[in-house]
Amino acid sequence: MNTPHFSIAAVERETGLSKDVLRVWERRYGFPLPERDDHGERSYSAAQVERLRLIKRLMDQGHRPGKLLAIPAEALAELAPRKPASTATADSAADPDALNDLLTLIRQHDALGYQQAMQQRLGKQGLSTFVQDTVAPLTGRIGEAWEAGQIEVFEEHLFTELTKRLLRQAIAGLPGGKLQPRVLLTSVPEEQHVLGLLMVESLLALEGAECIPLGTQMPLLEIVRAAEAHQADIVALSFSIAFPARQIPALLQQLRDLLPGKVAIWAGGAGILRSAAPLGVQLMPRLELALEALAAWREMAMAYPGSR
Amino acid sequence: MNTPHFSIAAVERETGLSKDVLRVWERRYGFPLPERDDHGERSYSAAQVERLRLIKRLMDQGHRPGKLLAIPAEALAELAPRKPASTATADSAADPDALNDLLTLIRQHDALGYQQAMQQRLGKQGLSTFVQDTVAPLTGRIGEAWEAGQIEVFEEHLFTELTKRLLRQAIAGLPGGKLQPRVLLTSVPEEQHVLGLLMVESLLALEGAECIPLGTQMPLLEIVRAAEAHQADIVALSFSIAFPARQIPALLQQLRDLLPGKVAIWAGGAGILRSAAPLGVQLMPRLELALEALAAWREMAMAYPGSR
DNA sequence: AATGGATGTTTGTCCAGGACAAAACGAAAG
DNA sequence: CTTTCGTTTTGTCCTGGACAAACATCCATT
Repeated sequence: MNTPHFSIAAVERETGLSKDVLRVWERRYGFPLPERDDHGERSYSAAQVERLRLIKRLMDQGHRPGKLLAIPAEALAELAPRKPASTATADSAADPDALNDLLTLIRQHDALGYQQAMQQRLGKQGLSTFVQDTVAPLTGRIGEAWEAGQIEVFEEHLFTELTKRLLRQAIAGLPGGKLQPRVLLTSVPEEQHVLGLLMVESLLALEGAECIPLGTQMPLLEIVRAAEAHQADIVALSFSIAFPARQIPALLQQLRDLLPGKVAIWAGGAGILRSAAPLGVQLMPRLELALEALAAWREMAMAYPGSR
Repeated sequence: MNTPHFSIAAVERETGLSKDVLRVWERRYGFPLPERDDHGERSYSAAQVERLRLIKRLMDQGHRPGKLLAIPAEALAELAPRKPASTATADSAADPDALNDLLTLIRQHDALGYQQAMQQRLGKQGLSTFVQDTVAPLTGRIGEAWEAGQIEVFEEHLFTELTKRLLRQAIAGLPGGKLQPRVLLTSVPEEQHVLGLLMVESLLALEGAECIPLGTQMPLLEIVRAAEAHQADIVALSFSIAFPARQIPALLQQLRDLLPGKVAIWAGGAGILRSAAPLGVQLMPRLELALEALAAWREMAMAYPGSR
């Protein structure tokens, strides 16, 4: 195992920092200052990549790059989160002990134990409560733990994968058919998190909506085609906290322009907290709001049956 | 619905063509030649985006950009695929009629009918045969249909999502536990296709391997950490046909350098057909090869029990 | 007629360094 | 304590040049 080096494209893959950003940081802050290979191209060391990963995580916690890049590598690890407010997931949880137990299973990479514990909770609580009181807060806790550096990326991936399977299995057990309204669930390109969509799908399907799950990363023009082909009443999009918030309003606006007015747009997920909604787009930062919106939609459909 | 315009970042999202490529094409071939907004930045029309999507699809079929960009927009639609060879999926399929029926259900957006038909086949064939004789060839057919322009992106997404659910449900029903070998299943960043991984997982789990599914898009350094944490014997990666083939050898080489030698690396999927394997990496372009490799691994583990 | 190698062309990615608007910040005023 | 208004920070976009790897083409040799 020799000391590996990374091209600028590889660093972009590993850290999620764009090539433009990597170059402009080097110009402005003098870090990272990679070696150059035979062709004069940047060649980053593993240590630099590691430090960049750490910087990226601290930025997601609200730190600013200008400060972080001035701090020597060793001092970085000790920085505390610097968030506007920890959006209060801890207190809203019904039983924090149970969540902690589940979190511990994840940290120990005990896939089997986690699956069994979750399956048991699902049986006890029923799907609706399970989603709202177990999966949603647990996802929040995982996010916090990741920000605090208490959890590895691959641990988070394993959690996501196992939880996805649970929810999909539960959804598969629900009665399908020709129901109303027809909800198209997906996310835009670059947004790969699907857990939120599955949670909404569970709740909506329980309430008798027909859900059309398209997975993640649909180009806007494809969303429009799909909505037409499936005669969707609602397009539901999910934005995770990791999604670049600055792009969201423009994206929603563009989609609103492309879709016929009678198709509603719902946007959810932790990513929309910091964004304003364009006209004709409903934001629902919390799961319950989707249920309220569903009730409201049905009332409206009752009152004006022709409008769809 | 006014005529929408797209920034260069939006076009990158919609088409998958990088900003660099879009700019260099404009410089070299004179297309696309977008308007400029108030700030002098590129602003692409919907028609240009549409033509770019078509060009991208034809490129995936083996056409070369230089030719495509010289062809007027109207003539583009009539181009035929220009492939080295249509890797013969049609003849290997046991019953092409059944596959055509399934394909038709997808084209009609009949999610319910598709699910029922697939569930029925799964019951009739058993998981192993179902994966190899139904899911794998069907996936191939979908890919061909997409290349031929006979299927929309969102239709392919719906197929993927529904099939994922089926396989995951089937896998969940298999006995888990402390088995051998331990196989870590994932894909590298930029590679988001997970169906191939699920197919392999089904087969390996049936044979009594312990599968650790980490979902897609793991940075290389995270794969290394996960392999260590889970004490994996094998790291299995999937590369779809859409993954840029030129990057694959370097990626595998880098991962080989990072991972301890006792951890095997298996790479599968249609994407590896055009690539050479670095030393210490096993390529398996077809599903059966994974089963053969598993048998070989077990034989070796028998012969040299200490090596792990 | 097939194989192999040399030569030329195509094509994606990288580079430097400049510019600018939107966001984040912080200080002053209500 | 909240709002307003300059100032700084920061990501993204720009131009135009360069080059190596991939690909195609052609010729010589078996």
